[in-house]
Amino acid sequence: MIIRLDFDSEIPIYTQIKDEIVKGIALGDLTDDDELPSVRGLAADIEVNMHTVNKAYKILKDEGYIRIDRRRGAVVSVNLEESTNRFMKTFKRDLEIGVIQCINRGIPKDKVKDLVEDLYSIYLKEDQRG
Amino acid sequence: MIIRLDFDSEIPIYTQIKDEIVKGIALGDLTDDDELPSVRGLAADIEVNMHTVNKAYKILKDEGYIRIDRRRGAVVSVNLEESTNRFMKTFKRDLEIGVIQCINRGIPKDKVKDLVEDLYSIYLKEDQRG
Amino acid sequence: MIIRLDFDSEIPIYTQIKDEIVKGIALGDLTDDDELPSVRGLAADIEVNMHTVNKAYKILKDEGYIRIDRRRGAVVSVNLEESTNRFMKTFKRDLEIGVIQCINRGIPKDKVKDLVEDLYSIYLKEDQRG
Amino acid sequence: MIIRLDFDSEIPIYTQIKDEIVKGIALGDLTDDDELPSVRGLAADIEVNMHTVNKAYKILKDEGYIRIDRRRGAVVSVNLEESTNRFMKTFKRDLEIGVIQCINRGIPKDKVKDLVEDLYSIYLKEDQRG
DNA sequence: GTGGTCTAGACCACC
DNA sequence: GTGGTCTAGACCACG
Repeated sequence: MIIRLDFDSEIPIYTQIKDEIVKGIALGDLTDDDELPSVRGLAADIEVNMHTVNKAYKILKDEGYIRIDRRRGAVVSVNLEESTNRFMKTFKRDLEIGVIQCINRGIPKDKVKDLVEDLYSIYLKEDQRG
Repeated sequence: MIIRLDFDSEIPIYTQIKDEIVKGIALGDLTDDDELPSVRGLAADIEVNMHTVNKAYKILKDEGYIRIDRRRGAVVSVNLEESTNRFMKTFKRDLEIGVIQCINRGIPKDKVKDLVEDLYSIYLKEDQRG
Repeated sequence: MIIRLDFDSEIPIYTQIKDEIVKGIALGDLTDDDELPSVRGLAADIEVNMHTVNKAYKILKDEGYIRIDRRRGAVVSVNLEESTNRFMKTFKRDLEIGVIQCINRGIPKDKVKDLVEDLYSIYLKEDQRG
Repeated sequence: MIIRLDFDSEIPIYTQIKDEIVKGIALGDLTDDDELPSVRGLAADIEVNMHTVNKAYKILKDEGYIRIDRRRGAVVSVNLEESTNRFMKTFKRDLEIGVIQCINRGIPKDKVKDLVEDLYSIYLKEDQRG
């Protein structure tokens, strides 16, 4: 599990950390019951402050990607039902804004659909297809 | 042209203003050579700080949606070629993160494509179709 | 609105801040659309670190007591439906543990009910009774 | 005597162990002069660190639920008078915070009293009623 | 001036 | 060793 960060990005570091772990789960690099590195360990590893990693983990917990086991630390435990409504609302809004700009720029809808297609083929694990 | 704002959103107000105007252009409510309201007027109208409207207009200018006419103020003038590369980069990245989360939540790719389809049918003006 | 803190308590300061504000809302000292003091202002006032107040506000937001208005800061906006299930679960568990200990100590159930009665008469606002 | 633990809970494991034993005493599953399992044995049984069980036993001793017998280990020996004042103080405070939140959520006082009633009927042993 | 982000470093509770 | 809490102080985005 490699976490790539762009310190020059406008995207907060804790968001990038969270996104990388979410990506790892999508790709199957991380599966249920896997232990994440400790907050301090990961912080040292990727050279950010402990609190930054902590914030990423807290969000992952709130969204239902991990749980904090008092003995083992952060453990992957995917349980997304509760947060899916909230997610869909922001996803739809973001997609709307994106598509509107695509339209204004003359980007055809098939181009966008192809992007979606490509992303699904990259990230969808074999055993999830149907 | 109605501008809807959510002051509790995590999205900056100036971004919301910009997005609403971009939406108006997509829908044809605003077309080339239309004058936008004055910075002060709009600010008073939607009850935000003048600087906030100013920032929205500045971004619209930078992205190629409007030009600033000394006498007429902000005038719609769509010229997006220059900013399209930049847009596509962030759009792809945002779409990637969104799709990854959809995958983790078991949302099928056809659902996402349908969302794209719906948005195109809502926002694509007749004369742009082909 | 006075916030009383006990720095020697085992209860985290941010929890105490949160509880005091929740109490203020119950008592009607704070009502919908009231503005809370700024994070920094309150922090200076009660002599704690900004981040500690910030954490209290974040929890109040997550629980549905306040919203963050980009123009006005933290604003009371009570919307508890979403978090009530979660609350009831921990309340029932805490009450269970408390009652069990009362039973072991020979405290009669009417004594506990009287405590509940007293608390309701202290904190329930007139207009909520029925 | 079954001890149920939730390793993902915000409640420390030693507290959970203590609470489960207190519950067993309330239910009459454990009565005066019963021997608790050895620290090592219980720790192995419920898969926690030996120190964690040790801490739970120490608190049970301090609160007057058990005594430590050199030969027999931890032995149930209920003697709660001394700790009841301390208990009542934290119980009242916890109940206060809980009730305040109930009030804010529109939960009627009879609902809370019913919860108390239910808990008493579940946990109060026949021979203690009066 | 507001909240949001990030760092550095400390202490504590828990396991 | 772990995560949780708290402080102090900095910079930035926003309004």
